[in-house]
Amino acid sequence: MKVSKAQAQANRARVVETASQLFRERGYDGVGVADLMAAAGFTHGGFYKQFGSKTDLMAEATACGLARTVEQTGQEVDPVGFISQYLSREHRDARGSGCTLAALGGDAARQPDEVRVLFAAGIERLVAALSHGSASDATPEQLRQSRARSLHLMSSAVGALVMSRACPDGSPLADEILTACREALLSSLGSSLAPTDPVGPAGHVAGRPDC
Amino acid sequence: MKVSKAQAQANRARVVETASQLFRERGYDGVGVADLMAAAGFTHGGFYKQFGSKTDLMAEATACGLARTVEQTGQEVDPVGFISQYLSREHRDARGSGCTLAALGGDAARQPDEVRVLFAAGIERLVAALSHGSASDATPEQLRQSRARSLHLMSSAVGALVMSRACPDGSPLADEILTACREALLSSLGSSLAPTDPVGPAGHVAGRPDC
DNA sequence: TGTACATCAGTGAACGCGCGTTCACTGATGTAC
DNA sequence: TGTACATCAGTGAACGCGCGTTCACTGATGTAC
Repeated sequence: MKVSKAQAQANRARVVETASQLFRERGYDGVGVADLMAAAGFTHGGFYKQFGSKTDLMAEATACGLARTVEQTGQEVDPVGFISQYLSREHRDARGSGCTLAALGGDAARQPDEVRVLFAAGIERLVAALSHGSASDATPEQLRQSRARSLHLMSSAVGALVMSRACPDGSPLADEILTACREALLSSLGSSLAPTDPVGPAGHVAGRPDC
Repeated sequence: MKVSKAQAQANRARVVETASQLFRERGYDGVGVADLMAAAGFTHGGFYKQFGSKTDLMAEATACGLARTVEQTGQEVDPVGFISQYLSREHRDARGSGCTLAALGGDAARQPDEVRVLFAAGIERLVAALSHGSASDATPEQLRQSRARSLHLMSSAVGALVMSRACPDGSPLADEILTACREALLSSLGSSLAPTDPVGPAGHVAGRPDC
């Protein structure tokens, strides 16, 4: 049963989106081609009409997920908002729709350069998004410092999420890691808004069906 | 060909050590039972004489690796030494003998509670090791702050290593992440020893054959 | 201390299963006339 | 505009392969006499 070209393109996009989410939840090795196609509503045989190999899809899904992370981060008006949302329980517990860097960064180290190049590009774009407050009349030294600050902020946030997720579900330590890092980062940002709620309201991590 | 009880026990320990290293290098899913036994110098058939299942070995190897990480961290006299060593290129490039938290923390989130409990315990012991400077006459509030500081320090360090490893080998960004986080953490520790070497000498991450 | 025998760590072939991938087939789409 | 036909997205069975696991076997260890 053939399908219109527009429909085929939409179906392909749905597979990439589904893959991006499932890879974040279960890792690259934890999702098979058949699983993935079934989750997207298809049978597995059609996979190779759309993608050259599972590796190709891994790269495409990673790029898609990183793009979504960058997009969501760019919506945050300031680093304070970013940290509050990023280090919330909601984000930690929503692996499939959350930050690709935190969900797959550890796996990326074992992937071919094809995939790692995408992670490096994603990090660069996140740094840019987090530094967009820096005025264009900043000196080179100010830009260097702003960039270094953004890299450190991202590292802390990614590390806290990874460590919190490595603890058993619902363990006090998992929440304590988020709280400690959140307060430390917020206070280092010079914010006096230290919230009373231990982990925070955080808004929604994923506003859309998600990619 | 049977072997003496002492030899059998030593052989078993060698399998656990080898597994700990290979899992850190390639992830839990990236190492098969046959690979692992061959790397330890055996054939795969004997595996089930020593371990109940691959999952059992995963837990044991994780505990072993975390214990080694805690032990190495405990040897550092202060957080400055810890950071300099942890965020060195040498540590980043030696996955198999480096920190288990950074190498497998991302994978841990997808493992059964049996494994995640071990990670939580490892984090607790690392916090204790990093906070050993805190005097016993500290107030509860001082202890709370010291603990929060250690958690934040660990999160930043783990995140920086994960992000640096996610970039392609030899990319400038990979080194920049280490440098930025190292300098930020050292200066937040109030150290005036900011080193001139961009990434640092770092000593040896793994002094021993390693577990 | 010497001998006969049970034990069991390690070997290597074999198992079933799930994976990534291939392929003959279907039938609606989209094009040529 | 209507008709005949080529295209190709999606189906579902099948493939080879590597995985975790099992098992009959070996032969040095360690024990009972």
